[in-house]
Amino acid sequence: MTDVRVRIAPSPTGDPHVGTGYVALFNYAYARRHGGKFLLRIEDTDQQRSSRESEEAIMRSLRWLGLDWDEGPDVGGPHGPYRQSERAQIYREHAKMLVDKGAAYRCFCTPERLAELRTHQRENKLAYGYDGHCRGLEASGEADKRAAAGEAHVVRLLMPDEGETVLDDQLRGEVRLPNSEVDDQVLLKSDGLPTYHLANVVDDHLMKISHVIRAEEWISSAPKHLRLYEAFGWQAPRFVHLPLLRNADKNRSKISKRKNPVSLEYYRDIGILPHAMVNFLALLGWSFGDDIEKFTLEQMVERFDLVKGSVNLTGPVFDLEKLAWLNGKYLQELDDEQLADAFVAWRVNRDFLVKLAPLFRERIRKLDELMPQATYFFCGDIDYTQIEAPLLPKNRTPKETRELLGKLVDKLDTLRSFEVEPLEELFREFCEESGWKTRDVFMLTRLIVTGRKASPPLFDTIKLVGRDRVRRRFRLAIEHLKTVKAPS
RNA sequence: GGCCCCAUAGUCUAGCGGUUAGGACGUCGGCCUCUCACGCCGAAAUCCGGGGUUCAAGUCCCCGUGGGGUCACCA
Repeated sequence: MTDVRVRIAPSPTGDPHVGTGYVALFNYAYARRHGGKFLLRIEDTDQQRSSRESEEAIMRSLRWLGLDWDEGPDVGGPHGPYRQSERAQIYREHAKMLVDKGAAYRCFCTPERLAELRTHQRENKLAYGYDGHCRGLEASGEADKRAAAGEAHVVRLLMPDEGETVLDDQLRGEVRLPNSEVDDQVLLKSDGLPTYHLANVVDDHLMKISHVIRAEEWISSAPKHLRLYEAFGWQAPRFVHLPLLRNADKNRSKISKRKNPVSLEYYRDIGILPHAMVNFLALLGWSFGDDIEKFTLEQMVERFDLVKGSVNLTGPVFDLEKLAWLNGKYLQELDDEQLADAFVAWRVNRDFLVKLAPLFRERIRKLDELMPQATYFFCGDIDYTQIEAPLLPKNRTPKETRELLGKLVDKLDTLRSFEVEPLEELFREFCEESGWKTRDVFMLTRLIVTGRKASPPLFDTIKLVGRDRVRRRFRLAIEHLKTVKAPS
């Protein structure tokens, strides 16, 4: 067998996702089990959404989990750079190679035309996808002319219209996908940067990746990737598609922040220990055997493998209750000193108290008043059946309040920086848009975030409680409102 | 909707043709105990449906059904 080299390739476009941790864990375990290498590659080709903060947060979270990589943007390695934005030239050259070979072509269609195409296809219930409008432009020489004239264009993969592509998944066996379902994917965007499809194939090849272990959602685009390997004349790596983590809702949809906390930072913030998190993630789809559920990463590595039947393919529900139970097991085996250290590392520390100090200086007369007042900065979920006032402004129905809150959380999610000023601006703008009184929205928010009618300044409070817990509390409050009857 | 993936209790799973279908979370009951928690004991609860193959099917095959994913100049 060739040397095992696997990678986790997160896109730094948001919070460090539990799904990233999950896939990283299985990649890591596979690499370690087979004495191979585990790499981290940052897929930051979406200039609009990628950020350096997100990249750093992802690295921090993966390290927190103990999933160290052998090669990556920060540690270097023989196949760098490991950040795709720094490899733009490589992709451009490879895109050109494909065009020269006739495996790809330049496309000058405007976004407007593509939008029209889509509407037309939807309205007439036609198959979706690009219609190949620019396919003939290379042969006629028109593509050269228009490109030379500076006309904006992308590079598309020329996908066969007929036949099928066979994906030999290491866990699932042969998956046959009709080529007619796959359209001419954009490989190089008009900004000159590649899409995932091109970048991932080029990098996996150049970085000598032996096994692409990724989530199930990629199965349907695998033919594009396989076609690319073929067009380049490269040997494709083995593919392993892991199941998708699910929400605990009725439908079991793929895990999403609207329904379930997804940020690894959230779990760290509510005091989940990294070993417990890793252990729990491993339990989703994989089992240690011998009816043993609690094990270390090292023990997992000894037994882990990716062959048919070794991983369950049903999308597992991310069960917070079981996570909490497991975490409790880990906490129990700490001695007094270690447990004290855990408290300190978590939140009972000087750094956090320094942040608390300005909020409570004027609100306490004796030091002993701090803790009773500041409970909501330390706790996770709030029980809305036990709070000081109902979550219902005067003359508002539970239904309209729920809808309002739903819009508020969505808007909150668009906020890049969770700082006091932007928060206040966002809330005031929101009140303006919705027509609700600021006092109602602010009090509602205060009750949701703190469970109290009185708190330090709202936006300072929101900031310090943090995005993930705030979102979670809003979601719980919305759920709670479903059980509230309108006062008659 | 097309294509693809998946299917053991509410949840996570064991099972790899013959088992009283095992374990864990959660739930319920009991024990322990100053309370709570831990711990211990116990209970209820599962093979999606229908056809095959076979002496024998949760296990293999097919068809349904259900759920999910995907159909972007996002990954």
